[in-house]
Amino acid sequence: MTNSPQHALTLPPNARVTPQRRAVLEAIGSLRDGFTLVELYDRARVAEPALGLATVYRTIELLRRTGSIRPLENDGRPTYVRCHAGHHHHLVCTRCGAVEETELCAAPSAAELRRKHGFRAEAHQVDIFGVCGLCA
Amino acid sequence: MTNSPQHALTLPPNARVTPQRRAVLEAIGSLRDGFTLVELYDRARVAEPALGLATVYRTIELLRRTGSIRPLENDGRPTYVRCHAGHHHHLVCTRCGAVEETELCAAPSAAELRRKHGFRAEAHQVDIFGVCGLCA
DNA sequence: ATAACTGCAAACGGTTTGCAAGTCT
DNA sequence: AGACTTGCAAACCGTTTGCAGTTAT
Repeated sequence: MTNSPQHALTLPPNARVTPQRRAVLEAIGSLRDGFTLVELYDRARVAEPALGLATVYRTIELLRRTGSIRPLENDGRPTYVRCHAGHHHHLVCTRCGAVEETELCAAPSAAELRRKHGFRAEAHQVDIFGVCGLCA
Repeated sequence: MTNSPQHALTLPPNARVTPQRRAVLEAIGSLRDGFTLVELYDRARVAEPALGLATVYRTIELLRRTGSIRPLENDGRPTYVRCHAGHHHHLVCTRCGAVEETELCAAPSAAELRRKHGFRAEAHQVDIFGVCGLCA
């Protein structure tokens, strides 16, 4: 869906590298940018059949902490998205569920929000829904 | 938190007006812009003590259909937000949970997304997190 | 009159947790 | 050795659903 370089899938500094975690990381590498937990679980079990669901949840949480992935709500289905380095937003296809990243960003400026609303913006999240090139 | 006029809390055309639904609508009117389902439930039960949780869920769903409210994920806590008419986005205070609306919007243009990504944008959602005027 | 609505309680689905056994460093 | 990790199963939590009784129109 995109071929810009991936943000490395990194575990936190002191996390151990186990076969199970390796299987999860490799499974993420082989999935499209947006995936559900069950998709991930099924794929990782190809390499690691005894893998437990709880382990996938625990690994996902580690990856979320390092910023490697981000949870996203796509039409009520909890979904995870690989995050490239740097500021970006997501283009979510409402037909096939594919997620693409875009560096285009034009969120309201912090200064303007401060002036008009007295609001100190710290982060924003822009998710754009529509139909991707392949589905159109 | 904001004093621009509220989008009327309207039920769908053929929905009946019952004491329970009236209690829920009034409770929403008395809550801040962003509220959790339990907050709403507790408030509505002041007027309607026998109110069931399921009824609140069902009423919320009706309001969501008319665009009167919108679900929002604030820090893992499922939250609902009153929606004014017209295009707007939400300023979510990460300290007190208050939600304010802003008409400021500068999401990437559909044309640009089409050109650069072959993506046909249909909708977008911009949520801005930070600290509101009162908390700052 | 009748279709819509309600409360209840059970069912549900996704996520988290406690624990004993096993493993990475 | 010792802290970390795992799989399992149970617990948990928010949400949905089936149903029999009630109510708005």
